[in-house]
Amino acid sequence: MNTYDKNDAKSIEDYAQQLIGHTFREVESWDAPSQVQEDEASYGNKSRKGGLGNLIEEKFFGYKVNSDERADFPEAGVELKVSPFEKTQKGALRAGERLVLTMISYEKAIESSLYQSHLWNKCKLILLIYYLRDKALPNNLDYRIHFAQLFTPPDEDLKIIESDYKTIADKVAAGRAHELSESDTMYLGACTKGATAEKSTVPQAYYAPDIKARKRAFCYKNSYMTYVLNTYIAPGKEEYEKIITDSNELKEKTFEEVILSRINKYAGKTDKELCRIFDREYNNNKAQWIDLTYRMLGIKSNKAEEFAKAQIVVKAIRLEENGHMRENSPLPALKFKDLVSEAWEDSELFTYFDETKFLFTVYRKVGEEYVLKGAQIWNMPYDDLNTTVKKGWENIRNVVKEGIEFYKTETGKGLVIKNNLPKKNDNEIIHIRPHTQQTYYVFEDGEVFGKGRLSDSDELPDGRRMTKQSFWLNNEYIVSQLEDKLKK
DNA sequence: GCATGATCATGC
DNA sequence: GCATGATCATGC
Repeated sequence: MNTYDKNDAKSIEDYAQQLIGHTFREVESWDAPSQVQEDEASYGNKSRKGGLGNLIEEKFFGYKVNSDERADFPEAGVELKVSPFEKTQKGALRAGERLVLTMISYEKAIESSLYQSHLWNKCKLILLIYYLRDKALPNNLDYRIHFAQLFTPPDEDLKIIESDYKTIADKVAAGRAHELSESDTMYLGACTKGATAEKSTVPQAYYAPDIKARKRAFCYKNSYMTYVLNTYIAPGKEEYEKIITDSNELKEKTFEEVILSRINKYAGKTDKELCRIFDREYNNNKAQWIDLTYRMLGIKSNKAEEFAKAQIVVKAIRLEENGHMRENSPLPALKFKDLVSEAWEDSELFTYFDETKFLFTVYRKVGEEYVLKGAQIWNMPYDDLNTTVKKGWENIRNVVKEGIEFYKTETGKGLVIKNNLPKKNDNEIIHIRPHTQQTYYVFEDGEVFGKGRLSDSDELPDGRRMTKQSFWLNNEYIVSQLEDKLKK
């Protein structure tokens, strides 16, 4: 085995590439290149987070793990990260986790700019070691390393990361760390640290000693790392379009300001006029209002690179003439068995709102057409998520856990299956509703009900099946979150 | 008028 | 074939 020059990033990368194709178990059996020889039998322990990273540091690079504010290879300025990826059903890669960079300290003043911060040491040059997480394997040590590559965010991303840093630092410095959420920012996030909220909530000693906040760390978001994987590490055929093609645009305005100004420029036009401007068929169905949003942003497809990296979801909000929003807004599908097995902070629903930003484009009906009012970038306030949504989620989960009761009801259109799940009015923010093509149930006695097929249904914890459901955002809640000027 | 269960339409 | 945005039909 070759060795490496700790002063030279390229040499460290070359050395690391010997890992490619090997499992952690194999690496563990190699001779460490230096003094670290003590046996760490727990590297592969699934409950020990970071075990695999420690193995690489100690058994492969031969240095002792530390929690230094400097980079792991200080002379070369390289930070080592060992992280999992997964393959989606379509074969694209997805980061298994956000990339945690360094803790946010509440004990001392926070550096006001990224380039002067200790974070910069940890995020400017990273040696990414990516392994495939195959949950079918019994032991983490059997996971295999696929990539080992240096990574530095490109300039255009650094502009956004710089602005993300400022957003987080400003909130901390204002004594508002307790209101932080990963979805406050685009690529660089402030993620929670620690096993549970109870154990990991501490006073904001420096800026607001009387107010406790979750421990948090700077991270590159999962969505950002997924993009990095598919673009720099293992380029695939995923095709995204950049909204911002000239990064000089970010010198004077933030990303959000650019987005909003591009859309607001068209405020006052109707959906019909916009369809004409962008040469789109005006047909009032399909995803017309979302398509128009992307056209106003200046891209031809509905795949915006920046939105993928920052996990921004476009939602078209249409208000009726009286200001009411007629329909509720669906969220991604729900899996009952996950719902009952996950803790709140690991749940699909929490994670979705904690990490997702929304771009609302708001229209209001006038006569037969909808007039564009403008746009708003929104993420769910921390309190709403952790009180109201959490409560709604728990109530739904409890019914699913205990076994949903179904009632066949005869209606004018034939039999309909009613249930005892919480209803829309039981929670101010979310509710649960069917969301698929057709109805499909399988009851306890094996009876099948509905015009759909198996794939229209989802298995309940007790083995029965129910028509696929989604969480939905209550229309009134969305309206309540809109800026006044967009509602008038 | 609106909640609820059901379903349509399209693009990937 | 499925996920997701959009919408419908009934009954209270």
